[in-house]
Amino acid sequence: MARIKTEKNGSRKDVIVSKAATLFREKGYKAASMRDLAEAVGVEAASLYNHIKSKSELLHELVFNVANRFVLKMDEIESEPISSLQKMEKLLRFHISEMIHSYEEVYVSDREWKHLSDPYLSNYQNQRRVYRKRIAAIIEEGIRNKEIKAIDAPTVVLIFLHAVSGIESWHRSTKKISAEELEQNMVAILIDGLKANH
Amino acid sequence: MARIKTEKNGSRKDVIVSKAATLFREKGYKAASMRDLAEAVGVEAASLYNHIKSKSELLHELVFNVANRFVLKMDEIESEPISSLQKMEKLLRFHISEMIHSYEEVYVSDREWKHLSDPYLSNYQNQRRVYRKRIAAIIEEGIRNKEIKAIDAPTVVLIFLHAVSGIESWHRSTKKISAEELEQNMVAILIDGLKANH
DNA sequence: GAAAAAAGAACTAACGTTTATTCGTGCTAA
DNA sequence: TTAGCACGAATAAACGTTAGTTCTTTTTTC
Repeated sequence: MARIKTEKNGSRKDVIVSKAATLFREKGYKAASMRDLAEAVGVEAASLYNHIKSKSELLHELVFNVANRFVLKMDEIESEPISSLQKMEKLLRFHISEMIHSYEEVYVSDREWKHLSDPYLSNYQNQRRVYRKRIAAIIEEGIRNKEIKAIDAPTVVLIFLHAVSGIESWHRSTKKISAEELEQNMVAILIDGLKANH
Repeated sequence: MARIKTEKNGSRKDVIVSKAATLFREKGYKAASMRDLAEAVGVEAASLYNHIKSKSELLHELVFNVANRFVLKMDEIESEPISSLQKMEKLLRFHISEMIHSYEEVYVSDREWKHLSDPYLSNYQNQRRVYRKRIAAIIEEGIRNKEIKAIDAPTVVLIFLHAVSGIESWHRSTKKISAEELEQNMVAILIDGLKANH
């Protein structure tokens, strides 16, 4: 009857949520069973329910943790007295950093949110829509200031967000360049692609 | 006992595969049940098995149809006597076009291939790796010719492929720009981001 | 062209698994 | 000693798939 080993200052629930992130990334939310998770945690499936309410709770815990971090950073960046292009670069670097260092959770949030159930689902979809609009607003400001070339802002948002999620491939690849190089390369391509031709 | 209505020159299996693409996109492969599919087709679940061997057959049919189209196009582009940057643009436009016009299948292939079972799984992973290397080779040639700025080729590949898959958001959005505008915008950002600064 | 035979495609019913989750019991750390 | 936690056993629901049968269309035969 071995107990779940916790990190210091971490609850047993945290351990479960963290292992769930890994599992959901590997197999997808639906394909990952509570028995799989139990095995990963080192315990019987039934025991998990001493710490969590349900499988779906695991998912929306993951998803909203991530979402909140992004919204918080957006608040911060918006209020800084820097140019639109600089804001975009800062945001991009944050997304990249999150994708590198909190890979599992961010990836799962991005791919598996469809399996949230209401009211969490519509709540999340709203947050997402608002977040994208805020990015688009920064871009549009940059276009008005002639810093950014005149292109459709929602399209830029779409490219940005999805390009970053490509870091998944970097994680999986065997011959990785360093995280710093990766960030630098992505910034080079994407931010340069935005700049107005003077 | 209403039969499955086929398009002219199409088998009943084709109808099923097509509906499966839509369903797999909406709910994911695992979450989409054969009973869901049967309902979409207008028939009982058991009846599907007069036309297909298994659920997994549907997935690998979809995935390899798409994969073959991409490999074929790559063969074509590679052998053309044009610059590396032009090859990249042509490839990008093809990916965009596929994502716009064969949305369901391409999207499903991209997101759900993990649920393939061996030997299809490893087969597909191989094809994917080779395909990416071929793109990287074009980019590296462009770098040697000073057409493309000196950046890590695999990173470019990753950005390209994932940026294109962002067209998913375009499909879902209510206030869409036209397909032509979308293509033009994506080319503007991505190809411009590649160009060496002269 | 009508009747008979074969093939195709639908149905209902059921199968064995796997799923998430609950319950009651007893171990074990504080 | 008490609260927390892990356990085995059991639950109902959902899953992909098979079996056997019936209806419908196509093909063959006269």
